[in-house]
Amino acid sequence: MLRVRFAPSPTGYLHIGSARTFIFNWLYARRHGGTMILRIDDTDIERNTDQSLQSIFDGLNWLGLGWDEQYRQSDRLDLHRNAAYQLLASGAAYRDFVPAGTDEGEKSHHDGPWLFNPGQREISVEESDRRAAAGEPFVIRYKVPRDSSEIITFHDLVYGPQSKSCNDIEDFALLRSNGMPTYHLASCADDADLNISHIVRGQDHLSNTFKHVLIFRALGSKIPEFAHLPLLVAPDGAKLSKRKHGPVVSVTTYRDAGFLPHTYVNFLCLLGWSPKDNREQLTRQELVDIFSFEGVNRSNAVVNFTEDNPIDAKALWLNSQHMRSMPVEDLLPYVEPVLAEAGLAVPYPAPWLATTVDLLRARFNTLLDYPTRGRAYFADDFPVEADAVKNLDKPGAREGLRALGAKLEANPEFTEASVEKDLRDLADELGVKAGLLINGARAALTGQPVGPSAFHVFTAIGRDRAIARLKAV
RNA sequence: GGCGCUAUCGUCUAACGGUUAGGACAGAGCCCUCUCAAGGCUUAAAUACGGGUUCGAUUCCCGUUAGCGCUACCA
Repeated sequence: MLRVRFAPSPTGYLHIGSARTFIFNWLYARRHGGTMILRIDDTDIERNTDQSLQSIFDGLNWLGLGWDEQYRQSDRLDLHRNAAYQLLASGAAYRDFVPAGTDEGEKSHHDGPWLFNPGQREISVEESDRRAAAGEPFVIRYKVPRDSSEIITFHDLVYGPQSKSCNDIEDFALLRSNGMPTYHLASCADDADLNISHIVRGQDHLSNTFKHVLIFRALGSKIPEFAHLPLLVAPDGAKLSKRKHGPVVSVTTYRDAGFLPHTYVNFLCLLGWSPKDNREQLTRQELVDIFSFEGVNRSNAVVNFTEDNPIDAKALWLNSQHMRSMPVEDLLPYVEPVLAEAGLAVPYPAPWLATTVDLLRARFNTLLDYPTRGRAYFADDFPVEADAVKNLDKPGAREGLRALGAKLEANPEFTEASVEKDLRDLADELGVKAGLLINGARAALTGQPVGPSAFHVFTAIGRDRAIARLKAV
């Protein structure tokens, strides 16, 4: 049974790279009928916050992909501690009584890695037990083999065969002196206990995997498959960091910018993975059907953003593509709440919203465009842009538009065709170009110099409102 | 410093020894047109560098350089 997990630690908001890791895990699980597990890795009690936990759930819920099982590491501390003591008992680990932060060998970092605190590995079991019983603080470390220069190997589904000498692996900590497990221990103990079959995570864990192989081995557990993902980096090439790059790396930035959740999923998939057939816009089902680690590349991907524009241009384009191509009835549930939040009501009964959204979406890029650029369709109070005023100020424009208002009022028919005929007839009568009235009408009806074909605007605004706006110029 | 990973247009990427190095976004131009978009067409833009291997390297090997990651009782 294929089982994968996404294991965020609640120390900040859900960031874009984490979101992608979640998505790739989810895709892989769905692709192969496996189980998707959400595990909150909250063993760092110093840095965890409830607010962060909430924002992770907010982000995940917004993506709308869901998961099958959920765990929290802090509920499973006994499991982790038992694992640590199992390793201690089997001789795979030992107590290190050197106080935190005073590791000897810190200074020897220049000529090589720090490997262990001298003398600690050799403390006898009896002495170790006695000092622990006496209350002396200690950390439990993995006793990495030192006698032979053993090579640890594993095969990564993305990066291929990996190997590292034990001479380059330090005696990493398993259990802190405060009794809390470290990430390495908790993660492996849980992965083993939860029968995780594939570990899919960021490439920043590639080097750590050797330690994990060591832990799984000492625990007597089956070693899972690994798939490491290239990192998402900032335009300057640096790892995306919450601290350095601010909220632009948060999932909520795209949500709040009016993106469809699926656009974001689609966009993130294209960062570090390719369907290899030049397709870019893909539905969720298409992604599930074709996702594989074969298509994941090995170099970091740059997320394009600047301080004044946190949104990657390609993501914006992708969003406009999705908005235009999805069934309009599927788009409405996303548009409606955005309108409501802006305090805008839908002015006409049922078919109208679908028709109007369909009219507008060809030139809109985000959901936020509906209440802003599309405000005139939903409300009578809307701003009149300077360039729209220019159209209205053209000689004869205002008079012509008022006359058009009267003419439309006198004609009970109000269709695109009838409005066009009335307008063109009037232009002839007045001896002005039809464009003067057409562009003027758009300006009068929407307050904007640009937008959909004017005659479509008339029917979308509706007879009464259109006439009123024309007469008011 | 040590270890690991990576290197194709500005960005995301395709080409798993033989292509005029392809696509997309962003840029420029043209067409369409009641405006603006959309759409169509065109254009500019890349194999980090140096050695090998080979009849032939973007592709395989080595080195250099650069970037990233790990090197915490963070994850």
